[in-house]
Amino acid sequence: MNILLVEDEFRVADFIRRGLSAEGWAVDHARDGEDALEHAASNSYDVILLDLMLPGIQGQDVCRKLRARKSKTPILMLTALDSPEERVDGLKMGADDYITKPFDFDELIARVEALHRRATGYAADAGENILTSGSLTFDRSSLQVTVDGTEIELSKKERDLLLLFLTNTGRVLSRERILNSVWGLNADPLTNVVDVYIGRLRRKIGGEGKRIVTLRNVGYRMN
Amino acid sequence: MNILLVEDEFRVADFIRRGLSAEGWAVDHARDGEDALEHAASNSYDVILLDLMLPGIQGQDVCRKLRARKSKTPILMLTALDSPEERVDGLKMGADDYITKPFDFDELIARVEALHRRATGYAADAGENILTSGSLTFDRSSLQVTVDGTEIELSKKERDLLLLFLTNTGRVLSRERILNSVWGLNADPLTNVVDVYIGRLRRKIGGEGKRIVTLRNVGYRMN
DNA sequence: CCCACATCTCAACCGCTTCTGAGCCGATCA
DNA sequence: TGATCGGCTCAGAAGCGGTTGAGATGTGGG
Repeated sequence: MNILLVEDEFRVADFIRRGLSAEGWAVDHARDGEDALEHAASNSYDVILLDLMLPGIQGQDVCRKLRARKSKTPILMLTALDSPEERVDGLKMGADDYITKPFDFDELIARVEALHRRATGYAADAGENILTSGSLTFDRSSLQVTVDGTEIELSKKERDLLLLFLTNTGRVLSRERILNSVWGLNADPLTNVVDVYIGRLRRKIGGEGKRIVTLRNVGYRMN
Repeated sequence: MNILLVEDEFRVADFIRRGLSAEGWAVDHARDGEDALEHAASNSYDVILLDLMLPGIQGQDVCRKLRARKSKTPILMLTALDSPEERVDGLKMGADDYITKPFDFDELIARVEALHRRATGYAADAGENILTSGSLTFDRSSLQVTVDGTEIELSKKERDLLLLFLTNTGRVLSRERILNSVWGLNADPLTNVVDVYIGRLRRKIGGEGKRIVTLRNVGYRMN
């Protein structure tokens, strides 16, 4: 979860840095193109967030040089110019995605994480190591799950599913989201595995199915 | 919240349709380019989700023709080809954003909503996540509704309807407007579903029907 | 090679949601 | 006062969506 932020305007940089670090990212900050290239050379980042308008070396050049060095780190471009030509140029230089200023912070986070996910293919969250919901506990490091104090056995998929719910308690999750998160991006969209596994999980965690509620035509929610 | 989905593969289309509708979108589906152009000509959508690989007219052409007609509807391209050239072409043709298949469903939703927000210029999600009106509360993330502190059960349509009223409190909503927003653009205009569902909703949220007032020959209003 | 377990598909079942159509009631107006 | 129009409600039909069990397939250990 390391990110390199390349941005010359101090205020903007600080704003982004705070937001990212609140989301659990370790942020390195580079003020200009040269600085950025040095950082990138000596460290390994998960994502690079690159402003196009920079003093000295231009953002596009940074991008091209990184790619010339065979760096595969995903690059998200920040640009103030909302013309198709700018976007097109950036993508040609090897950026993976772009976002225009002024941007919605949620969107920025979403794109950063999407890039990271796409690159690593797996979503690791830095946070609490023991999740609970009512009388249910889930230890992320040992992967042990207990209900009312007694341990229960779950298969991998069942665990993944439970984990997804526990990190989204109170929120409604559509089947599509669940399928994407647990079974991956190219799962057969017509399958009903989700339903089947919800059933199995409910049986194992008890609570007469009240722990995970069905919202007809929408999805499921854990309380 | 109307969206036009242009996708030839039935399975994929169905998958996306379900997911979007779980998020509260009314989805119209077009199977090919011509179909898409017809739909777009006769209806007004908030967003168009356009697959590039289509039988007959190519996705890029659909895009270009829409723009030639001065349509300003935001277009999100769906492409299976992850090459920069493809993306670049799409953007040149006037698309506003792209996403590559296979895609992460969360990301799709995030982009659709980002486009919608950018186009309407108003932050639907950025603000409060809990809507209230008198002693009634509606939690947008858990979809729980309470009246005087006690939770009530609503079906999906009832919820969609309530949400529409809550985001338009004090404003008069015509039957046509309601039908379009909740039941989608090609709902039978002669139906009386709206009346029926207003009735059901009134019964469930209590208040002797004073919460939603009828304006004869005009429509309804929530206070 | 065999067995146990995990995963996934399929089909049957059940109930709820949704929608229709008809009849009712109250407003409005002649 | 009676006719008409708009809105409301009820009951019922249709079918979709969710659940479940049985079985096929895959996988890893002994």
